Amino acid sequence: MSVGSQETYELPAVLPVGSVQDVLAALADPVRLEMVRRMSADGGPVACVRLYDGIGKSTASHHFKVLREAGITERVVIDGQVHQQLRADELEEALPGVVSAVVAATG
Amino acid sequence: MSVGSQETYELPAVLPVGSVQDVLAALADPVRLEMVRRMSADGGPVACVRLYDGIGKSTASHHFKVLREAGITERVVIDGQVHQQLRADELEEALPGVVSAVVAATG
DNA sequence: GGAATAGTTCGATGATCATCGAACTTAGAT
DNA sequence: ATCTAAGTTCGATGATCATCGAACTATTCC
Repeated sequence: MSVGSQETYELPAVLPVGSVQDVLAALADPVRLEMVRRMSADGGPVACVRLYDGIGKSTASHHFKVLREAGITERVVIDGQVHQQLRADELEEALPGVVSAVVAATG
Repeated sequence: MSVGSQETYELPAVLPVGSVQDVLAALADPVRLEMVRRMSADGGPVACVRLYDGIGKSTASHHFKVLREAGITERVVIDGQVHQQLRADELEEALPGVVSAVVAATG
């Protein structure tokens, strides 16, 4: 096992939460907003494949990257499987209420 | 005076506040976010020309339209001059906390 | 009425971006 | 070692969208 015997670990390069502008731009896409909703509902790391429907893997991977670069999510590896996790605490600290209000919105 | 002798009135077709998705898409553009920030800071109707810098009138008018169609703003005519006003109350009711958190964000 | 100012609409242009498929990588299973 | 499954990266394509200038509308001022 090339990463040692840990079963769960973050991948490096967790980026700082971006500007409101960056975060809004990331959430403006319906596919990404749905991903964030699912991560928020789960609360913990979610396997990639459970975060989208109806698009290809490469497209999904692109959206993960956008979310990560905005500092909204991070990658966590669990038993060799990549998961995505919402950085809820960091987001609340950097942009209080923004993501939580968006996720809570019904309309 | 073709509209009668009122000095202040809303233009017709005030649209309902759109979905979170619509609102996020509208706020994702830096020019529009700045417009919303200025309207929020003012609190009341703001003359069009005070809401932007560095872009042409036609571009600004396009952005006003996008904001209006998302239900974020409405047009108010004061003494024959068009103003834009943030629909803060309606936004809070439809999407509690979303716009206020975005505007309050410093980063 | 005519001139000037303020906003909107329209068409065209250029840039940005979501999407796909294919190739590559990594990890686990046989 | 081979096979398979999961993610990522890359290039290309198509659509969406911000921007501009010009033409049009409406309103105020002279």
